[in-house]
Amino acid sequence: MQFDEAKNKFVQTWGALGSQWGINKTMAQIHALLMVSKDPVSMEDIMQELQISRGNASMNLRGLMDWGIVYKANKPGERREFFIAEKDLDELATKIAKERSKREIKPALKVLKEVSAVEGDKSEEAKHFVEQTKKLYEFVASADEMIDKVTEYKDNWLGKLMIKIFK
Amino acid sequence: MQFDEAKNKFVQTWGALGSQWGINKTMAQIHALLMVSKDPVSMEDIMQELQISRGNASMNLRGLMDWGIVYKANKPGERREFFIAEKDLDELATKIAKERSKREIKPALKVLKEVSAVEGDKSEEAKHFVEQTKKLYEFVASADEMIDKVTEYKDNWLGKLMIKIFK
DNA sequence: TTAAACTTTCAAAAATAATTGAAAGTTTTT
DNA sequence: AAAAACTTTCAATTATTTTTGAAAGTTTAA
Repeated sequence: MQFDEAKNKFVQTWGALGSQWGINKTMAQIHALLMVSKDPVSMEDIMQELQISRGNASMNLRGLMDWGIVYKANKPGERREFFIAEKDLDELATKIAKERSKREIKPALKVLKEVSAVEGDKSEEAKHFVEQTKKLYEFVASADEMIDKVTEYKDNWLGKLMIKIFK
Repeated sequence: MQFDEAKNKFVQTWGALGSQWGINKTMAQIHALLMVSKDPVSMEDIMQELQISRGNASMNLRGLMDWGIVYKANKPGERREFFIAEKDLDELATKIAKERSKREIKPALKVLKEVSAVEGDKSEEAKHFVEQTKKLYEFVASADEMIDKVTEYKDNWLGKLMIKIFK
């Protein structure tokens, strides 16, 4: 396979994957592009390579920066802004995990706690509801906590260790 | 909070969460509803509670069954079909992890392997591309493997152990 | 075997999400 | 301080996804 073809395939695949994970296609494609680019990339280049509008590029770059996985990079002597992706994969995983926890898991936990506190109703239905939502709360909370701990260890020794243990 | 209100809030929240995770809202809502229902639920009831059409209910139930997290249940003496959700959370997590691995991670790994094998081009750009995609392959493969191992242990002793260790 | 009870399918419609592009906003240069 | 170089915003448009509902399909009961 040729370089250009491979690069394109990678960007496309990463984009398609993104949309299955609640990240929009263009955002994932931009991220993919930056991940495999050696040097900082300008907005112009991104528009060009992905054939998207200026507005689209701008908004999705902003989104990626909000996730903390893409940064602005200034090239000396250049007026325009360039962009680079977080390329350290452990760091990338940590950021994504932290951000998803903050945006999605924590709010969900709040709701689970609320609804599992339903009072008064002593029907079987209500009892079962409380039981299930409590279990769910415990489960999600401990999963969240585990992810937190694991991602703290940036050098990934834990992952390597576990794979050894369970092989 | 009253039972009905709580139940509704739970279903809504779970639905909204689902759509951030690439699962559609209705599918997640049906799942939520079944999760907290003591007894098997008929399609009629689902349509009624979620105010959705028959076709919609049918298709999304099928989707949930494809994921292996909802089953048909026949009530004796009843003609129609009823549905129940997998309620064991470790089992649920295992199924979801396995299915996502199969549907998303494995195909992505295949592409990563392909594109990282780009040949011939000895430009700096191409070298960097190969390096990054190889790293990505390793990372994703080991994450996938780890998830596999962890989900094998259904009793969750591992999670509990880790939380103890890292507290 | 026919009717009744129920489920699935799928083309069309509706709802939602992403994208564009030009105007407004910024920052830098002259 | 005006122009130039660039970025952001957002209303309108376009694309995608979801939903509907009625027809076709299936299974059970009479």
